[in-house]
Amino acid sequence: MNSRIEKLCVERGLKITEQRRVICRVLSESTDHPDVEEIFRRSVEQDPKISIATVYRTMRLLEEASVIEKLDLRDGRARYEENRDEHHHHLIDVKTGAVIEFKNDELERIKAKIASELGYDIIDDRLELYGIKKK
Amino acid sequence: MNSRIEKLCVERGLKITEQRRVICRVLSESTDHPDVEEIFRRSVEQDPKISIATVYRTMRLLEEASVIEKLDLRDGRARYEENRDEHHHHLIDVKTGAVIEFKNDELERIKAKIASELGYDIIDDRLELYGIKKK
DNA sequence: ATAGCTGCAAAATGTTTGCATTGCA
DNA sequence: TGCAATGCAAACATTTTGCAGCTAT
Repeated sequence: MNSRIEKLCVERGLKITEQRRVICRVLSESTDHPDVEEIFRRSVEQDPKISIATVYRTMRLLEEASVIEKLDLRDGRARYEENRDEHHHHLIDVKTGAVIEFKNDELERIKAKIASELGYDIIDDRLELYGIKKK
Repeated sequence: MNSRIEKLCVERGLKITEQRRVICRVLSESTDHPDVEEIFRRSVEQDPKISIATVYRTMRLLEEASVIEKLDLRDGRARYEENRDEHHHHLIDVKTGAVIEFKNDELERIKAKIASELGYDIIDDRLELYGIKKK
């Protein structure tokens, strides 16, 4: 009954309310990268008394607890995904808006090398590729 | 008298007004990554009758003409820099907010390879590293 | 019991736009 | 001269917040 993300919240000592339970379930069941409006819509389907302010507050809470990640896909609003273990990036099909996830060890290595040469340790990073399908 | 960016505008057939001349000069003289509010502030110093709506409109115009680039440094507002020839990325010092630019040929090669393997041609891409100084 | 969460509505933030006027080419 | 650019203020979209009441622990 408890969603994957709800379990993470419990592990991290976050108080579980009915609203948070629903939002966690919505996020656990999402395989796309929904924005707050969409998360709110999906949550209301399960519990009509949730307000969008609570969704905003919960997203911040979950992000601070590293349970989810905030994305910027250059469409003017924040999008979210579950914070999985393997670090990955996004390729956005600019014609269709489709988002393709990828990861690449060589890329990870070169990023670390670049930062190191500049005298830094990386604590976070984002890469987005915007592309069109090859003919 | 004509700034570097103003010359680019003329080359690309954009109409030059007094306001655009000032904004182009401000951008040409900037070595940081100012947001609209800051560009507006610097412009007003040179010409107190510029409005912020004109700054917003001019930034869009210049971006569409590929004269400048819009950045997202995750602080909630758009930042801008001159669109120089060499593609580069940014390392943000999360302690100080300092922005360090870098470029790396191997990185470019890997990005192209990744996109190609996914069946895409890259038309744009962004990479930001967030780091803290090594001890 | 009570510290903290929620809903609501208002406010804040960043950006865009309608319209009357002004100004480049 | 005429079409496009400007200034102003209002509108917009997204996100945050103050407050009174509610709820999990």
